Amino acid sequence: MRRTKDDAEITRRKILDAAMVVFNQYGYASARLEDIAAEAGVTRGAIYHYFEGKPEVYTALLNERFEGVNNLVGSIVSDGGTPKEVLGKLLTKILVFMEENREYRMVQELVLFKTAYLPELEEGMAHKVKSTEATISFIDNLIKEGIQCGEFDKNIDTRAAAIAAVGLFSGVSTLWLLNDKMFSIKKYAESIVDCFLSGIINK
Amino acid sequence: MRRTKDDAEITRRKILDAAMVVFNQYGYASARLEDIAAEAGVTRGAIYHYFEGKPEVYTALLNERFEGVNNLVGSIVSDGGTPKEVLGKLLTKILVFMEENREYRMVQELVLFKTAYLPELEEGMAHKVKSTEATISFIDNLIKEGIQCGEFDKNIDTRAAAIAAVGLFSGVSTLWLLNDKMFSIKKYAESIVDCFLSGIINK
Amino acid sequence: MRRTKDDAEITRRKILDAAMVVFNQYGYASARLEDIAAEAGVTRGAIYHYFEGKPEVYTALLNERFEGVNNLVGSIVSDGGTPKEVLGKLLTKILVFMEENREYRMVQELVLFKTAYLPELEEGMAHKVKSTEATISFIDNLIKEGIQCGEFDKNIDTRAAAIAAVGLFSGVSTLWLLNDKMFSIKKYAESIVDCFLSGIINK
Amino acid sequence: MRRTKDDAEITRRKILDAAMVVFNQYGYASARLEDIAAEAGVTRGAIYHYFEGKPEVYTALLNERFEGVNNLVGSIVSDGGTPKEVLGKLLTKILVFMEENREYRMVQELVLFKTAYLPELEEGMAHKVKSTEATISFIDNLIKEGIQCGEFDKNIDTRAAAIAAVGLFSGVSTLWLLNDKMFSIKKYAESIVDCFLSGIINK
DNA sequence: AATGAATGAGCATTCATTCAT
DNA sequence: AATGAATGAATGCTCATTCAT
Repeated sequence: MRRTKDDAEITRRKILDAAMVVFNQYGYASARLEDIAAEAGVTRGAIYHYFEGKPEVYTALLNERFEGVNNLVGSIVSDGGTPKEVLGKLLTKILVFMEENREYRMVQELVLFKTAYLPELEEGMAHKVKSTEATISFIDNLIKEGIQCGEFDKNIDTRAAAIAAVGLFSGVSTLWLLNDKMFSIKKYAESIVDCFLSGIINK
Repeated sequence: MRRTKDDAEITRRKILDAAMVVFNQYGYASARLEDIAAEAGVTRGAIYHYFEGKPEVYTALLNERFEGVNNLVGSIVSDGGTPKEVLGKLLTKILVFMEENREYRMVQELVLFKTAYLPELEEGMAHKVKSTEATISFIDNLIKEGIQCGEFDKNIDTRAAAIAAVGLFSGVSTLWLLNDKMFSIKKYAESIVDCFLSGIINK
Repeated sequence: MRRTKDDAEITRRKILDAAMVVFNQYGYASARLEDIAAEAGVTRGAIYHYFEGKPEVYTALLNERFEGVNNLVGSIVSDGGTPKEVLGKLLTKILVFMEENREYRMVQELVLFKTAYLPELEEGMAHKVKSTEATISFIDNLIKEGIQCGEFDKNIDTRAAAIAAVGLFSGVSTLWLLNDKMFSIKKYAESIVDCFLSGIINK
Repeated sequence: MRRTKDDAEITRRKILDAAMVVFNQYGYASARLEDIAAEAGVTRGAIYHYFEGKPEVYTALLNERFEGVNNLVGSIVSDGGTPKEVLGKLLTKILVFMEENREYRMVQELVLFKTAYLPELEEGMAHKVKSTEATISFIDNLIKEGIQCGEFDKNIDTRAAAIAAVGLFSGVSTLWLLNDKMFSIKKYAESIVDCFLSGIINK
């Protein structure tokens, strides 16, 4: 039995890792704290020592596991480039990231397929709506910049295009997560994104 | 009190209508048969008289409520037209149908946001994967036809384009269902679909 | 397995009888629904079929088991007599009733010793305070009448005397319930009540 | 940080003070050691440093907080006087003490309303029964002395009178603690006690 | 056709308690 | 002296499901 602060951090991490596994196996609603505890090698009590309850375990898990992409997005944006380049890289690289990064793929599956609306998760849902809106706005602006520098066709409806971009991205992600044997994202990502970009470039 | 076959049919329908409401309110997992019964003005026993159990109520509901779109798709396809016309109509009209048809919108929300993976619904998930694959194949073929008749660019990867089409479609649907205040589908559908089509047309 | 309406009433009664036994054995807080169910020969589910939860079982039990005394009080009052007679009978007969009526004694013990303040029982506590106040008022009036008809000393503070009466009554009850071997109520009731009455009669 | 014996004593006291507050707020059964610790500004571990467990905290609290009345009783008895005087003073002064001494009132409420029978407190209950019996005997003797010196009526049943005295006392206390807005003890104590004493004095 | 009585398995949550540091 | 990590036992409550009527 270990009881130092470092061990505490290790235990917390073990619980979160276990939660990822168990939530993905049974879905959030059917996942039992008991199973998470067993998977983590601790008792249910330990979970309650670190988290308020089941919803909080879920929220903490999401917050942690989304850090990866957030960093990826940050670095792509700060890397710079023309609007078209940035938009293309953003869409392509995150799609590829999903296929290469097991952790990220699992959270996505958890969020998309293994979690349904539940009053106790309401808060998280609201957050998702807001962040989606923010993404659309961000891309809308990117396309506007692209029009100004002559990369994109000035006749397109920038908001519609932004919605199409985000929709395409999330739709394709979902399709692939639904059945990764249907196609390889790594292989198709560029073609798919090109298909979209060539629909808005200045011809 | 006499009970005719019609009465029985009415009760069955009342239960299904109630299920739609309750599943959408609480999500499949948290919805209680008790609530469905109350909403339908009957008791739990009646539900068991018409359905095997909760999963069967859900399945029956989906089967019935998807009939509308299936008919729409059928009529669009049988209406004929060039591949590009058919593809365009298909994507646009279903998007619009979703905004206009309350019932269809509710099933979509139920399926996308209010239902998560559950062993008892496994069968339905498998069905979804298969039907998605069928849709991709169908569009893949449509695009191939379009290339042959010179409507689409012969250099595009038809499968990638089909995936993009389905992904775009489902992604935009999801986006709108997530927050119908974010944008009006009726207004954007054509622009969005055009954005996609102009990415694959023969220039 | 019986499923008629009459059986339902029997089951409800069995649950309440069992609750009386189990609450008295472990105290309200420590009593387990499991034990009540076992004692009643049903499952926990059956309890929830009839009652909202543990507090409601308790409340229902009290309401039912206090009917006996309420009837006794009613009949004593309606029997009539001079104020002194009524007051004397009231105090004496209820004290005796407690020793003779096993059910009533058990509720009293339950309320006095086996139940402590709990937020979930708040409602019941408020009711107790009110009914105590009503009793004091009732006796206050009885004494006032007694003064008018010359039975009681006109110099006494009627409210103080009423409080003394109710206090004496409940205090002695409590004492006896605490240890029925300390004294026999049947034997002492009259002496004790006389001791009080001779303190307020008109000498 | 140096920790002297005084510091230790201070911590112990803080825990006991906190226990008084928390036990009165939630009742013994529902009071959490966690809450007591928080109220005392320490952690649960500290409580276990000073006490064996929850029952021992409770017992220690009672022992300490009853000292006040015990001293009062002692001084009244040693002050001397005729039996009637001593008995009258005893009853009156303790009633008044309850209204004036916040600490004493709180223990009484704790014992009477906030603590129910629990196996772990069995010991304390037995002690209460014994001490009640001792009090009755003490008063019984006091009354016997009063009869011998001609203060009390020689025809009364001394044990019944003693029981009435203790019952009256505890009943009135309980009544007041139940709702201190119902009446002021300070104001009524003498009338109430007089009412009792005039029932047994030698007329 | 429909009711409603009763079951029983399932589970999150609470907390007193232990103990290494 | 005091902390805080972790345990583990305990239990109220929910609900899908069964079935006699």
